[in-house]
Amino acid sequence: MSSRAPDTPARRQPENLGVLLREPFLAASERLHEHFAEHGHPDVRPPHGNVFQFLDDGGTRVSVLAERAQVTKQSMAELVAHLERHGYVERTPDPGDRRAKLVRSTPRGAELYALAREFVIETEAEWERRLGKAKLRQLRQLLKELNAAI
Amino acid sequence: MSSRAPDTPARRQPENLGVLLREPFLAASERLHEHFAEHGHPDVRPPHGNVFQFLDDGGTRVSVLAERAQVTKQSMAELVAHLERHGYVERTPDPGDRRAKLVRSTPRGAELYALAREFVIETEAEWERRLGKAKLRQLRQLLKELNAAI
DNA sequence: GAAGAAAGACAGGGACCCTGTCTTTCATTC
DNA sequence: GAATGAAAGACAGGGTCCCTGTCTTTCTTC
Repeated sequence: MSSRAPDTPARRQPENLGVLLREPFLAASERLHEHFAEHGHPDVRPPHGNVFQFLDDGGTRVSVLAERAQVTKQSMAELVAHLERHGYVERTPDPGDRRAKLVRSTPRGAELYALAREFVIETEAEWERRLGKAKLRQLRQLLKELNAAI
Repeated sequence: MSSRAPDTPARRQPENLGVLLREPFLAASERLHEHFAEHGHPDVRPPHGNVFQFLDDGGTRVSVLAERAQVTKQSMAELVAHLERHGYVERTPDPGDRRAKLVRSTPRGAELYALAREFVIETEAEWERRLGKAKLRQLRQLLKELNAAI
């Protein structure tokens, strides 16, 4: 540690918007997956959110999931295969198209989804306790506007 | 596309704070690296920010960089090696400790850093034009408080 | 019926991160 | 001053996530 300069440029500006946006997101994501691991789902990792997030109730094709998640069919197929191996989704033939298979959530997948929902609600409640109700609402509103503006 | 339900749960709640935080960060990061690529630095990728961001003017050991960036020495060593191969940093023996080497930015590295600074300033200015000065200041303030609260 | 498009499977590779191990050098302690 | 443990970095190997390219099967369109 002896080589560390006490006041480098990078340390003097922690108000960089990028860092301010990334930090809470990463912290929350990490905690979510720790929460999963502690509740019997250690094999679900951040990229697998790209599957659950885009799954329709009626089942969804891998190619559609890939398009929604902005990754290639091959990458999405691998994520789906992993989740299938661990019992979170199942693939059934699409009755309307013999080329296709429909990816669908299993009960275990639904359980995970419920766990995630709970965690998100609890995390936002925690932030609200710390920041205050008005400020968190304001923050959410501003973030919505920023997202809309981009 | 025929299998897509028009109104899935995931689509009805784009006000999830995690998504609202992640989206603008990712967009800005992508654009930054496109900007790099367009200006002669196609070999600098997002994780390499973990090197520049923590580099002191006087040079910094790989082990210190690793600790600051929260990755292992091995991972950091690989990032540094890549940047060294492409001329952005150099490693010189630490005069005070023959085990150690000091990672230091080259002129090319400084050029990249300047490019990044410019881009960040321009991006924030763009956001200010779209949101308005008051709202962006408010957003930054709230994000600072959120970060401090975590 | 033939041609092109679309869904998914399979092969292979790159980037980034990890654990484990080794050598060299330093710091501490007897 | 020698021995021991810690620290810096190098090297080997592996896992995850993503990619490009190619192939077969099936559907759609003309």
